[in-house]
Amino acid sequence: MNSVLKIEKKYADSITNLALDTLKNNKQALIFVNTKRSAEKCAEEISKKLKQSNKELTDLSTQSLKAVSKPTRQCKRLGICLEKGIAFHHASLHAKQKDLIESNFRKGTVKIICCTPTLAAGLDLPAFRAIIRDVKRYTNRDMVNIPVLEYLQMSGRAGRPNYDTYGEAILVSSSDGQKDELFEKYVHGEPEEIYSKLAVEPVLRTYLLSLISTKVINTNDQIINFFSKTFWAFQYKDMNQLKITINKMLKLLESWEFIQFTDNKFRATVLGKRITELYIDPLTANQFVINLEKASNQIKPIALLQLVCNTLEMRPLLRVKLKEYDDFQEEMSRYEQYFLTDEPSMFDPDYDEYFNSFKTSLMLNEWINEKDDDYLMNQYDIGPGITRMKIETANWLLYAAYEIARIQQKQDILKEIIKLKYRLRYGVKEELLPLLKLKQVGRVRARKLFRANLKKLSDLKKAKPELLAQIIGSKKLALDILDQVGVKIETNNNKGQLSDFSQRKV
DNA sequence: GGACGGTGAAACTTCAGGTTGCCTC
DNA sequence: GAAGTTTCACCGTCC
Repeated sequence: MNSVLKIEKKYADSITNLALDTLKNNKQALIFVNTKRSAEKCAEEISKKLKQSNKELTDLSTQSLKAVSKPTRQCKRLGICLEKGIAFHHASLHAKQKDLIESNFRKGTVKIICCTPTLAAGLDLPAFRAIIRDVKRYTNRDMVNIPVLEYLQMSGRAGRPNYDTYGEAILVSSSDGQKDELFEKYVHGEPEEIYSKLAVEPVLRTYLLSLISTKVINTNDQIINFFSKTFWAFQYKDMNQLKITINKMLKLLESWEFIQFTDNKFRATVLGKRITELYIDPLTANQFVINLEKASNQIKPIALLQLVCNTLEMRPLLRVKLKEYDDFQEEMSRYEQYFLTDEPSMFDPDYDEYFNSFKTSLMLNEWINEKDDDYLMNQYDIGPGITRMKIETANWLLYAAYEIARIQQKQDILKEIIKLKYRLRYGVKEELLPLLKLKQVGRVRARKLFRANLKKLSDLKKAKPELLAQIIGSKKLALDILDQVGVKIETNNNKGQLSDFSQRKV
């Protein structure tokens, strides 16, 4: 189309004007920005300009606040935006909130989503307009233009097959000069070549070990032959360089005792085989092997957490911010006596990441001491979505650590790892673990029961149904819990008062 | 005269993302 | 590189 789109310039901010224009035409838009903060701000600005709200939106807003037990400032901000049918969307949101926003955008309740690239790929969430505000993004100390591929991903969200005959992808420039540049680079530009990632050492060592332990390739010739047929080799053509890298990785795997070379064949050791099954980076596995060797049954949760946080799999780690530096330094000096890993020197380039791994493990440590999302956001500047992601990864790594410790016959720490895994999954102190066997009981309800002196399942068996219902805040749930511990209750009628409970011995 | 509050400019700080992977007190 | 946040100087008002 060659026609020029006329947009009313009611406000100074062109994004807001575009959003309002979209709404005026009764259409929907996705607005892509380059930071989480911008996404929130952008949504907020647009929603401020809108007055109308309806019950559907108010309900939606309330629902979004219920995603976590104590709403964070991020949740509240989202709630305010949703009241106007506007949302922001990025990785820090709780999965429930993301689902809510996505499904309500599909339904048409939510009209505008300001988002980071989360919504660019993978998800099928088309809109009439895809508005791309930022084409620059910060990547390790530099602002760089995003790849054309990514621009295409974002603009590809425009146009809903079943609703519109066409869509509009709008790339916003900040000046006339930039306009031509953007047009050349993105609109007329060719997407980048795709490059093989196999040459990256963590990837290469993972696949080498995997191929050897599944016996796909075992001899030197087979190995070279296999890799010479990969896209990597096709792309770089330099088989000599390839051989050097492969040999380096083989030596490494051998020195870590994940593979052995006998009778002209590479074979995976028991440990190596399990590491492949666990799908962790052999480097991580080796760190676990070395450090778990030092562990005793006196090991502290923070030590295990720090061990798993100090891996490539956990990246990106929480960053220690400038302001926090001294505080975390002090905090770390309190805990480092328990650590299994060796602390690099302060002048070592690895020190920052080590420090970050400590911050991350401290966050997880707070989680297992029942700190809520609101607290974690204020203290660590981390949203529910990221928290859950880190918990899940840490949990997987802890399982890997468990398996390695098992093979190492470190019986004394196995129990500690299992306990920690459980605590991590539910975000509870050790004392609540017995109660978590119950379905429908998580960290919040378990804590309520514990406070009421119902600390074990046997305590629950003796609990008065009325009291239990009061503690848990639901009669139905109280009955369900009693049923789970083997106490059958009959009610006189379903709508009855709590006093309608009658207990029957079983 | 001093406490307080509002304002705005300058200084400072920070910055996207589930590729997956396990199923266990 | 730029948006967002914090800091700080400045000014007016009130008691």
